[in-house]
Amino acid sequence: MSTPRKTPTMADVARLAGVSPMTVSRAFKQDASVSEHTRSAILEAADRLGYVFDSTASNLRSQRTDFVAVTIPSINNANFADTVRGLSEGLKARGLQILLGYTDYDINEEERLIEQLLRRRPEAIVLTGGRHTPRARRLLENASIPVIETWDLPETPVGHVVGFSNAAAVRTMVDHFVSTGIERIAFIGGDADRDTRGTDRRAGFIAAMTEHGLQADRLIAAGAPPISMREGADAMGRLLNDLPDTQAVICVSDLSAFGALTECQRRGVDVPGQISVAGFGDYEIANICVPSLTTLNPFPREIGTRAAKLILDVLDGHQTEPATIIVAPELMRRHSSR
Amino acid sequence: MSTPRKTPTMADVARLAGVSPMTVSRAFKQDASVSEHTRSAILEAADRLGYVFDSTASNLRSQRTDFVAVTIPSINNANFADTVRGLSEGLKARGLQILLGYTDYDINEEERLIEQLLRRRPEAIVLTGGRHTPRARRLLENASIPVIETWDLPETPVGHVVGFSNAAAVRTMVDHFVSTGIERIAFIGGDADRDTRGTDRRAGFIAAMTEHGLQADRLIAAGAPPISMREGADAMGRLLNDLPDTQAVICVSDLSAFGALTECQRRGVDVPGQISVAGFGDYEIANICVPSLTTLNPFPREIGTRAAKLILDVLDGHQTEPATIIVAPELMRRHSSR
DNA sequence: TCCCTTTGTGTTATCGTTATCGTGGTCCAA
DNA sequence: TTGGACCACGATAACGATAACACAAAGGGA
Repeated sequence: MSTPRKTPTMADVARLAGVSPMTVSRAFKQDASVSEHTRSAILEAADRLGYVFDSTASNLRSQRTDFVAVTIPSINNANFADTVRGLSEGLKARGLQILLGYTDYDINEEERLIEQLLRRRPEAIVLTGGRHTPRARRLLENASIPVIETWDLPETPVGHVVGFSNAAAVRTMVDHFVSTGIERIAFIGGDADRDTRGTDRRAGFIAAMTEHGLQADRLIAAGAPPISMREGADAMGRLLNDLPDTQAVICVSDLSAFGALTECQRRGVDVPGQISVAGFGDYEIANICVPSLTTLNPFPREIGTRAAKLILDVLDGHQTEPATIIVAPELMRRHSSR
Repeated sequence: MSTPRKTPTMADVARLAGVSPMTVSRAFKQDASVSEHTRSAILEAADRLGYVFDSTASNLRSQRTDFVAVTIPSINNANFADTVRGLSEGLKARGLQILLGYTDYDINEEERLIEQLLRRRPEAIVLTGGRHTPRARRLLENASIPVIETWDLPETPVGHVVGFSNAAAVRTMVDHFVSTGIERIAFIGGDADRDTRGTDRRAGFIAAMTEHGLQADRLIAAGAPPISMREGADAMGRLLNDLPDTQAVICVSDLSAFGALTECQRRGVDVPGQISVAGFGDYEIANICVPSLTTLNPFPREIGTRAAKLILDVLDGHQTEPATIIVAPELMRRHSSR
């Protein structure tokens, strides 16, 4: 019925409360020196007008945005969700928010996303993974804000690192199997060259097998990363058909490992009696499915909290050199392996 | 070594390219009228300086942010992730980005989040759920931007709606069981009063049972929503102990249903021979676990794409009245029920 | 009592981009 | 030849908040 009235500004609130806009501004910060009396009058005026603080203006003038940009491969992944949760809790105390973007496991998409995020002038940026396009790298280097790479251990980091070597992690799993006398081990993963962590895990598998003097030729490519439960199941089907003497299979993630497990169930193949199955990530499903899944726990939340602490240290000037913090995954022995 | 040089601005780029800042601004839009020659000179200058567009200034001046705020309960849920994906693809064509926040299934957290998001002046806001705190409602009503509630069918919507009745959906499942002659049906959900969709599903269960003249007293509360696989398993354990004559159990989500299923496996209880199990959501696991899970598919991606289209229609002025679009869930009969 | 600190508030001038208006030049139909 | 439409670009003034500085009044220690 009325014309779409302009959203009220601080000036409107100031007029109604009988103070200057500057005082309104101060009243909206928690620490500012405004008398209780004035502040409550201002807040009441703001409430009456339905005033909502405009952070676009605030950000421009103060040259601070109070948020940290975070890129994750997918918004539907319990591991990355836990890392974000750890980050978010660690940053909350300092009033830092998280601006989240997802890359769909694609470094070209990541490049676009990084540019979008940097345009919004975050205080720091947290990346999942340590491999980027050359342009993305340049953008990050020029940004003059703290850059944290996580879930990886890049050879030449852009800035700080909180993560682990995906290759070394899989080596742990291979060593475990070999130590129990298993030698014919397969690896189920996605097609190479997209999900860089998956590719690193495959490389780690091959390197570890080779070092043990074993054949690293049981490699099943199961489609574009991230591979699904269904793709894990299909891959297991092919493995059982083509290489039935395989004693153990390491899957690139718990989700595909669970799919593989169900394929065994459908075919009446006993796990771990006939074949052992292992995953990666220690998702909830690994602990509850029957049989439960042997896997690697990468401590995703820990990665988030350590990254958050690092960001605060850097912003406070307590940390000036690039840091590399290693959070090593831990082997979780369960019932899907002997 | 050098002092942390100020980030270059359009003025710096303009100087280097020998044009006015206004022309630089135009060169960075796609449709603007700038000669090819000038534009390439500007882009080269920008590249040389490592210039990154500052959207905080742009947003303030143009009074447009080109993003849509979206709240979801959790960043680790395949259903909501699919809705976000649908939204994101539908909005991408118009150059609209998504600003994502999560509420942890808590309407008080939602209130805080809504305020944070509105401060950034989004072009529209998409909410998961139709129940909000009074203050959140007021904020949304004052915001004078399109508001879309999803995954619900509120009695008095704030604005537009793209969703379904959670109560009616569960009724579909009850009807299904009753039509196959099953009468002693249980419901496993979270503690009431937090996850509003879960609460609605429980209410729908009770209403449907009552209408069929059946007892709706087999209600298992399994902890704070969202309930996990483990909590679903524990709840199933209690159900099997306390009410062993139960013929079917409806779980508030596929994840708890899967947990319940594994508990049956651990106890040697045959599904669906001794008891039928149903979930909600049609997550991938429902289709691949053994036995596969009977569930309701809420078409999460469809919710996202419909919401995106609605937003564009409203922003274009093609849709002026509040719309209610119903995307009805579909029963997926699988092997966990007879 | 005097001076110095603290507290509460106002004034002014921006932050970096772009809406708006203006201008000189080109092209073409009447 | 001329008038108008169009193109490529520049000058100016905001958008709404706050950093920086200023200042009056109150409080406190010597």
